[in-house]
Amino acid sequence: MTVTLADVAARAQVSPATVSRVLNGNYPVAASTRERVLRAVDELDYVLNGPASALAAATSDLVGILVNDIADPFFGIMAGAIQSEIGGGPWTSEARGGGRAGGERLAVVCNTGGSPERELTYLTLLQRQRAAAVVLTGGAVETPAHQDALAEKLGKMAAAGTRLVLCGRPPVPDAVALTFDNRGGGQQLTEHLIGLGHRRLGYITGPQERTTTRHRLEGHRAALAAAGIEDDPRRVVHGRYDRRSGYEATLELLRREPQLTAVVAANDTVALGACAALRDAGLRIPDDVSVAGFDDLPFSVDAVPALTTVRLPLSEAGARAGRIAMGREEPPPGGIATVRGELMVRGSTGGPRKG
Amino acid sequence: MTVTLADVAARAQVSPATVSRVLNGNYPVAASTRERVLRAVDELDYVLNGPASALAAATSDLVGILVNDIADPFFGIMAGAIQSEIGGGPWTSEARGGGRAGGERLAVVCNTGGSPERELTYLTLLQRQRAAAVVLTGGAVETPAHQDALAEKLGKMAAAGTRLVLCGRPPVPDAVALTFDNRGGGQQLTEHLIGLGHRRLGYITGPQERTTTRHRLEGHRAALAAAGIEDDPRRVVHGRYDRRSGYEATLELLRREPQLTAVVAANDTVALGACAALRDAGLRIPDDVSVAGFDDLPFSVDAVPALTTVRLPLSEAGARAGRIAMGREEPPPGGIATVRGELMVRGSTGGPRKG
DNA sequence: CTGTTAGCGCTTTCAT
DNA sequence: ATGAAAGCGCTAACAG
Repeated sequence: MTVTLADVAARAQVSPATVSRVLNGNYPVAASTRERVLRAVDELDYVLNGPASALAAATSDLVGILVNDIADPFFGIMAGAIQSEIGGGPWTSEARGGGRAGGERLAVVCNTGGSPERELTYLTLLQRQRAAAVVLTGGAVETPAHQDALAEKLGKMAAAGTRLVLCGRPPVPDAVALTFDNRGGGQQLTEHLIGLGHRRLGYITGPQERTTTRHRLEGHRAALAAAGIEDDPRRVVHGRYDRRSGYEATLELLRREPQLTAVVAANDTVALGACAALRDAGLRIPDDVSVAGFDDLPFSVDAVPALTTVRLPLSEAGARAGRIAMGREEPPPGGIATVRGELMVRGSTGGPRKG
Repeated sequence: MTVTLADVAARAQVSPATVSRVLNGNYPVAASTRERVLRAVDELDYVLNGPASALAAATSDLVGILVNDIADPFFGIMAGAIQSEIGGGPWTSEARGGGRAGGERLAVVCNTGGSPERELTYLTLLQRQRAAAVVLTGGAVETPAHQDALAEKLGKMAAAGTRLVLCGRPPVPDAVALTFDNRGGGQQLTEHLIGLGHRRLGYITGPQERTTTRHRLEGHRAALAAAGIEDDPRRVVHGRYDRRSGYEATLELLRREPQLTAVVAANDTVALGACAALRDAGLRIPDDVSVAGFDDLPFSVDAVPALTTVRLPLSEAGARAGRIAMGREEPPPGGIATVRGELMVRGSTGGPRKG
């Protein structure tokens, strides 16, 4: 019923081996032969059998991308950039027939929802598929048990030849890491606020036990310490990386200390929720309270007032991770590179109100 | 080097077939035997070979999801909902060993960037992988050549047993379709504006030749016609589905007709750009000009003023598409269901200014 | 309930 | 430059 490589071979009057070589373009084949084969492929409307090919070659065209939340542009932007780099490549031009889908890699985007278990599950699934490479994005969960399990799993995958790249994650053995300087960014942001004269700053964190959350908060605290401002635990509320969390946490912060003059949010989405809460509480931004975010997602510049934040080069970092995963770019020296953010000062921050 | 099913069989002192049956849980196996097998799997740290399994069974665990832009939450939300439904399922509970990744389907999210060619390429790739199902999201491109090519490709995939579901797309043969009522939503929105007293409305479209773009615009025009308002082509500017397009198109609209009292955007992202342009032009929203979007993405409620828009149940529709793709929910009668939007009236629309 | 026997469709030495 | 042949690791009849 379905057309196989053997059918193509028969039609082109060559051996299956030759057809395979034409399709893979990894071996010299006479131009005339190749043409004959390609014609047969077309006429028969042949489509390569991926699983069979992967089985025989012991490697597949799949590249895994792990994200915490696919509905969040933070991850969507990185995933898109990674994906754009895994297609194309050395084999891109001609080569690989079977329905004019030349040498493309297929991105398998896995939505972990931030769950360590799902992260492991997806890695196993990817391992099953003999994925050529896997890019892990976003912060890591710091539970020791999970870290061990993850390290073990990654070690096995690396040993099996899967290329591993971390994008926006702290380094782990066996993988190339492109780390975001969350600590430095968080520090810059708070320094900016302190420079404006703020002394009573509230902070809304992301989910607990994630490196991203911890590092951004550490940066914030470092800035406070450097300015000699007491680090009052009541000024920190723990939340999630969503709008609602920002809204509720802001209300809580205000309840605890109505005199707050600035709110620093774990990311832009949270900051948006914070803005909404402040407005609903009748407070003006930045006249009464300044607000700052993190990431500089596309919508942040359109907030009113536009959000002061730390811009992370998500797209560039994702593209680079993708190229490294495909072996098209050299990994950074030592396998680790730190990607810095850039402070974007906009309308949502200003001097503190008097009183 | 790598552990195979045969190794597990040897260790558990059973035949490979039995191991396969335990792993797939699709055939009765004595409890004691199963346990022995599972133990061997664990001890050997065995990981199923996906490609080999797919080859032998002539079907894989992969489910394709085609999106126009993975960085756009419109698609991210649908993709996330689809994905959440394709894991789990009848086989979910126990079954399928090989590293505790029981019976999961892997979502292959393909980012077409709105390109018809890439759409076809990805379908071929998915066909190669013998994907169990494919969900196509977002509007279709209406070029006749592409439509034919797509129909042909989908026909072949359907014939090969791949389940096809469209989510937010107009119906095509061989596939179950969950269509958004873009025309009705567009009409409601413009009716709302007309009801407020607006007579000079600008419209910013999405990309040309896409069904979503056309339908929303048709709804807009139907509302104008019903109210006896002339459909001045100068009041329609064609753009893309992004913020910048909304910004520029709005400026162009204002240049053409400074007396405009309302701007209807193809979607929320475009509307955000429109708001920015209006503000930069020194116009107040909605006092001077009303603005309306479409989709009701999460950030829309946080716009200032909050955006009037048409809410599309993206998450629900995606989840349903996912279940249908997995055969866990009956397709709608006739294979087609229309999903309606809901008008969300918020602060960005109000009565027109005098003069 | 379990074992035996054939392949699934492709890639890859090894010849020629 | 091309062909022949031997699997890759698993599933699915078919027996028993």
